[in-house]
Amino acid sequence: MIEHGVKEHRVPKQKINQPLYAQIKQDLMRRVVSGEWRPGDCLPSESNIAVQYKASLGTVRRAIQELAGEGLVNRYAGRGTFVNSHGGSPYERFNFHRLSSASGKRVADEASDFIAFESIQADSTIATGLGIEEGEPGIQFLRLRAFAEKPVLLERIFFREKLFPDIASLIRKHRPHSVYLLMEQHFHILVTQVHEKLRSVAASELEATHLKIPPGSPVLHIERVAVDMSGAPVEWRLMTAVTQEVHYACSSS
Amino acid sequence: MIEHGVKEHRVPKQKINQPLYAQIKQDLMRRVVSGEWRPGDCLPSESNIAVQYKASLGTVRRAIQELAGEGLVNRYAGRGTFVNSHGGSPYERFNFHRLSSASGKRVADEASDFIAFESIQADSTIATGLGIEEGEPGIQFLRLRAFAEKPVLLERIFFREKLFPDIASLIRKHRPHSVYLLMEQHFHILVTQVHEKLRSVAASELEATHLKIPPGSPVLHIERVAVDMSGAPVEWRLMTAVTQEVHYACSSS
DNA sequence: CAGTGGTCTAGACCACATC
DNA sequence: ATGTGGTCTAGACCACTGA
Repeated sequence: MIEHGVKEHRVPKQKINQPLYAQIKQDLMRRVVSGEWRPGDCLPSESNIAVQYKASLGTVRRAIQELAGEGLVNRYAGRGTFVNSHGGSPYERFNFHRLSSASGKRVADEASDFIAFESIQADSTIATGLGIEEGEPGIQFLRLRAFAEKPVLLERIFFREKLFPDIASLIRKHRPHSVYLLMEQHFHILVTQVHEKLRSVAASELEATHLKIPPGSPVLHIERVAVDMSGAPVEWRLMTAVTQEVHYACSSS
Repeated sequence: MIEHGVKEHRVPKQKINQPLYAQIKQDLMRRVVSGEWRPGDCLPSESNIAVQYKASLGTVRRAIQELAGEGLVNRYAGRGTFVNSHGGSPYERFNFHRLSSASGKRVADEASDFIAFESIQADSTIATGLGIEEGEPGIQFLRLRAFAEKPVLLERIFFREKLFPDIASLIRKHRPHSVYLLMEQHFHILVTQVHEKLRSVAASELEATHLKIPPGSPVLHIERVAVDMSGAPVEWRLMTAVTQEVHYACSSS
């Protein structure tokens, strides 16, 4: 049993005329962002939260259900409501990797290797993607992922120095399998959304070398901007994939 | 005011142990598919439906809310609940086209042109995608879409003869801008979901010719399986895109 | 004005997980 | 046995629409 103080929570100054469930949802979000509950933590029970906000169970349920629908929390009957995370078991964590083989094996589950680090300044593409000034200092990593013992994915990842000071040494030290888990644990930044733009282009010399393909071969460019729970863009990366054995999958309704 | 007979509706044979709201949702879907309410029509009010199924308002609300969440219907306070349509206003119709320019203009809004028709049999790729027997007879269309007066998208679309008899003459006659609208209006089949697999490949001779690019240029292959509201795959298509001016956009959370 | 969906409440019973 | 979320009910009041 997890203990929760039952302090009163008033919904703070906010857009008025918002329905109560939306205000509660916003405030719960705020409390997650503030670190009151960390990724992986269990939230208080519905009834507890209902008491905190002096609202009915149904109203609180709706607020939490919407958070669950947006992937911010996971709910389990009999156990509780948990803040989503990039750690955790495969079935209860964020998953933004859409590259997989025909048989369904995901590229992200395979071995990865950081192969280069470099201090650079944001070029116009990166600056536009992140909504920052061109020339802002940052660090760029190259990472290579293999599948079926062949290199299939080269990633060029850019972090703002301002948001992630000294991330280079952290990565050197931990060689993290998941960059977003590292952000979560060391910088209290929870990536909840990614926006990707895909193009088919001819492989550059650099890409061709790392991916062991002829220069000029068609490769898939996936330009990603990762966004944290407050909606701020926090990471830019360009992925270059060889789509012989694997493909990018996307469903919409 | 729209008249609705208040016949009793029992939830038909179905997966048992499903919650009541899910069963009602399924049955409402079935009734939409059956043509009882056509795209653009107004559904009976919540209270009317609650009486039909002998369920409470809240339960019926949830069923309808979920249908609305999936885009099958649109709800308006004070007016009613309406069956969605691919022919509705741009803001309230399904949109599965993820190709757009940097400025946000969508390729699907531009001119399209059917350029070839052919009776063929499903090859292994198509058969696998649609879950049918290899060799099943069907019709294949080629369509070309332009953007900024340059050809950017070639589509090869396969219909099963069995599901869409004589669709060739319909397309010849209407030259529809939206194939899914035609399915809806002439076959009572509503596409609610598409699954896409993306690869970067070298353009074939045929693709190069139509897209006015050198053979072997990198192009984006988008293999799509469209699924109707009952979950059955109803269309297979392969889109070939030149991603110079446009890109494929995908967000996930 | 009557009818619609949108919000909110207060209760009930259940299946499930954990101790 | 206790507490969790999941379902379901039966009401209330509101804002909005359209005739």
